[in-house]
Amino acid sequence: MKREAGYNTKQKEKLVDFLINNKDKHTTVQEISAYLSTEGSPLGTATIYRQLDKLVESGVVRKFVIDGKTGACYQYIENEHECREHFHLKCISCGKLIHLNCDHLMSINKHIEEHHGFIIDPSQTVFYGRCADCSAGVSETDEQV
Amino acid sequence: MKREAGYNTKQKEKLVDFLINNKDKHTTVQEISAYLSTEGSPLGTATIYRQLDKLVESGVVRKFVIDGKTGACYQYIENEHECREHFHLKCISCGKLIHLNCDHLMSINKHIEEHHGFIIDPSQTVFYGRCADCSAGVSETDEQV
DNA sequence: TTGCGTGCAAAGGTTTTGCATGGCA
DNA sequence: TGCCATGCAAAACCTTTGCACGCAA
Repeated sequence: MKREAGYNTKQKEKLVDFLINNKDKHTTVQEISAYLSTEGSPLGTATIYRQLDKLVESGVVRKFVIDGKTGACYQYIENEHECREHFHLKCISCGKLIHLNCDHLMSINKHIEEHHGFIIDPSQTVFYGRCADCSAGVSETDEQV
Repeated sequence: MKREAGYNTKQKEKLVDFLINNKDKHTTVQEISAYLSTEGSPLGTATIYRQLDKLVESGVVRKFVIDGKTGACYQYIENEHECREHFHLKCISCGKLIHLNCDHLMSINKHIEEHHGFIIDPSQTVFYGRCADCSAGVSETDEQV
């Protein structure tokens, strides 16, 4: 895996550049599209999706589906090895994505596999909740469920 | 919370019946629609979505967004209180939903809150991976995502 | 009677696909 | 030159919304 697929085109380069420059947060396809347009190197939607698919498949980019109606979110993964081995916390209030490197947490992985026969895929698992900032000040949207 | 909303209609009853009868697995809107049609009590798509929304809001049903292209999955939650206090494991291969009651796991909740200032919402968090059956036998259909 | 629930159809938005053209190797 | 990548537009999908009518309370 991690096949550095196909050709290198200017468009692809621009796309990856953008993703890297925004690796601290996730982006949507329309954000990418909008940015590249104003950048002077517009990229067809179809192409964006196609490239994104490849990047996700090769592990360079991660795809998040928050609620299914906002559209998927993509985020560049700096170190695919690291990110493959830790979990992510996503704040349902501000949308911030937190990379959680923590041995303690990783032990749950082992625990579940050994005690429950279930193999967790950290790359697909995201913990949803509220980050320190949001749980401190705000209370809004307080959904009870 | 848990407002037993509005009127009771035959359609709603049929829908909930179906969900309860399939509480061991998730179902999609089109599965629901297809079933109710063959059942003799077809229900308009719009209505299904509307009812489902209410059920999700009242906590009776849980909504899962697996990959954003298959459509959302819904599943009846038998005991909302219990389900509020434990995590769920969802097999990305067979779709099985596993309720995980485990103190060890619950400790991660505390851990993350204390050490990372992040408050996890178990009712929204689902671990994705492969269940014992699927990780054992199958080598699957090369799905990436 | 009141107003929520339902149906149908249309709209909205995201993602995919087809086909011809252009560019990397 | 061969093949992948790109563009554009159309299609496919899922989900939501508007409006009129029916039914529960």
